[in-house]
Amino acid sequence: MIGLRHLETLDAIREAGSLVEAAERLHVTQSALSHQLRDLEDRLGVSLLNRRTRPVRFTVAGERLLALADQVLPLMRQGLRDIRSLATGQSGRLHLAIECHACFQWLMPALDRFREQWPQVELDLSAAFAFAPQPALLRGDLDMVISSDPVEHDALLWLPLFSYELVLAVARDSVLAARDFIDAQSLADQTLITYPVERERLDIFTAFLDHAGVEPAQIRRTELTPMMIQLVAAGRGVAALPNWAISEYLQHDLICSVPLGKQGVWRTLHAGIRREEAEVPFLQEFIQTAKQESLRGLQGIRAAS
Amino acid sequence: MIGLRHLETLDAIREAGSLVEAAERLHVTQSALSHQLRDLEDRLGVSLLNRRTRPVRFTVAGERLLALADQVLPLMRQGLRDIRSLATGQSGRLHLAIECHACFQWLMPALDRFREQWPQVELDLSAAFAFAPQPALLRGDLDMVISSDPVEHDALLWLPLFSYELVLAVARDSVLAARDFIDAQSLADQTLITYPVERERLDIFTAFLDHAGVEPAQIRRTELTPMMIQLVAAGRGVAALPNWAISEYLQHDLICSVPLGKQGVWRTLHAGIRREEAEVPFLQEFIQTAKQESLRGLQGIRAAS
DNA sequence: TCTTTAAGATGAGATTTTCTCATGATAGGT
DNA sequence: ACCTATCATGAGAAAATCTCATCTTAAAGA
Repeated sequence: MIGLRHLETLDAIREAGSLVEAAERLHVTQSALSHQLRDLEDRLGVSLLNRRTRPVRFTVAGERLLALADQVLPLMRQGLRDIRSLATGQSGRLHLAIECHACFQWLMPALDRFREQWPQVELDLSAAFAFAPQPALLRGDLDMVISSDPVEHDALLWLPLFSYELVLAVARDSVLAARDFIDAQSLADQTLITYPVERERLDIFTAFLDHAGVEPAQIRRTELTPMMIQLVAAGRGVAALPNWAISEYLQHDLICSVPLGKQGVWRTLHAGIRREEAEVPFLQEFIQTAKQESLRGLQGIRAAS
Repeated sequence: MIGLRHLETLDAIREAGSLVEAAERLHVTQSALSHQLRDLEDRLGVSLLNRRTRPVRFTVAGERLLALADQVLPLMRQGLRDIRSLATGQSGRLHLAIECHACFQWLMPALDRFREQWPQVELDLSAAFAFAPQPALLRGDLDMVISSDPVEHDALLWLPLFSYELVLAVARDSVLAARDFIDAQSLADQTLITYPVERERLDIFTAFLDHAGVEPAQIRRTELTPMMIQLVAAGRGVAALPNWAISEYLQHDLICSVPLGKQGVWRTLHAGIRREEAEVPFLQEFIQTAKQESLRGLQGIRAAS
């Protein structure tokens, strides 16, 4: 019935004072404006402006439409600017989920640095312990998933961040502390301290114990890595943790770490995003930042070992 | 680039939850919406919504456009309503100009009644003593002119309101008071009291004295009809006024009135409007109201005579 | 797991809208 | 009274938008 084109035309006519001049500004012919205006007037059933004066004079109805233009056009322009900003990846949303508890340790500094560099990006972090992150990523609830168990999918892209070794944290005075590596059997009489998530999500089971059909003597759960360390240090149990997650404690000689099995258990953390967003600048940037941050952690480990 | 159609489509999709349902509501095919959406996404360079979920999920960019729709669409709808109201003549503007001083007398009650009946119409009154009202009417500054000197014009419509007699108001004890009528010569030794406007706008000259080539001995000017009456009653001069303008004073025997010339000087008041607005309801209504109001004045005269 | 079903995507062609070109009409300035 | 600049108009071209028919795919049911 009445479109933005009409509002823009009326606005231009007001600024220009005549159809001819307005047509030039809008890069169309005077004829186009004349037709357009006449069609609009016919459909609305009102005269919008008196073309016989110089500059042209708007009727009451014309003034009303100009007021409408003054309200609507700036809103549209701002909306379009925002969309462009989103499209070019200058602003946007990064809803992030992590599947591993320990990741907070290297993630937090990375997030801080990212926030500084991309203040326009709405950042949100959730722990994906209680739900499956892949479907959420696919449907757009999430924009990135940090996981060591990437599930391949056509619409997803999994980018490796870094590899790490899952090691067993043991008390310094434990009999296990002296071993070059630990076999599964050795855990049969130990208390294992884990994060409180399903067993299927714990690498110590899926990548080590289940293979050998071994079950620890007891399982204790806690959410907090520092508390885990305290329990281990006190000889109340052992915990399987990423090497970078405990490097700090190793340096302070609070605990010892021993590889799991002769080859050790190695895992790789991946960042998963939707393939369609592969080119979004701030996503690429974030992954770079995350890699750098994890590198610092690894350097710490080298220094410690 | 981005039109109202798109905003309406997105809004409908949000309400409906799917393209198919939204297409039904908008009375187009699902295909149309699919094409429309894809074109928009291509042009903007962003995905707007994820069609694979039920209901569909909007991306950040999509949400931004929906927010825009929520701002813009209500404004457009209200604007359209206002225009319709203007188009059907339920609201509008009546900028009125009168060319005769005395007209205020019958116009004021008419305006009061009109204001009650058409509160939506913006009413404005100006006295057209210092400018030419016809051009202002043509160019849209005015919407109606009350004049006893209608100038015919293709784009204008002059509707007669009522006829009146221009009479000479004289003191009761004046020698002129006894006359059946007054000839031009009789004014040669009189003081004539007029409104302070150009001589060409005074009927007493153009329609009576100029004919006979007579000039009054003296001319006095005043803006206010009651003051004119007081001066006349005090024998300080005579004044040419419409019969209805002085009926009240005649009834109270403050002054006398005498016809100008044997046939009297008769004039007809007209309401002039733009021909294109001939059908505007509140203009027709106003003219009706004005006629009725003037009729009351004439009844007063009959009662007085 | 295999159907079934409903939704969305796509290409071609029809329809509608909007524009340009060429020309006519008109008002204001000289 | 004649220019000159402005707006109007009709016909046809160009562009945008829609429909129809058909395909692909995801999710629900057997």
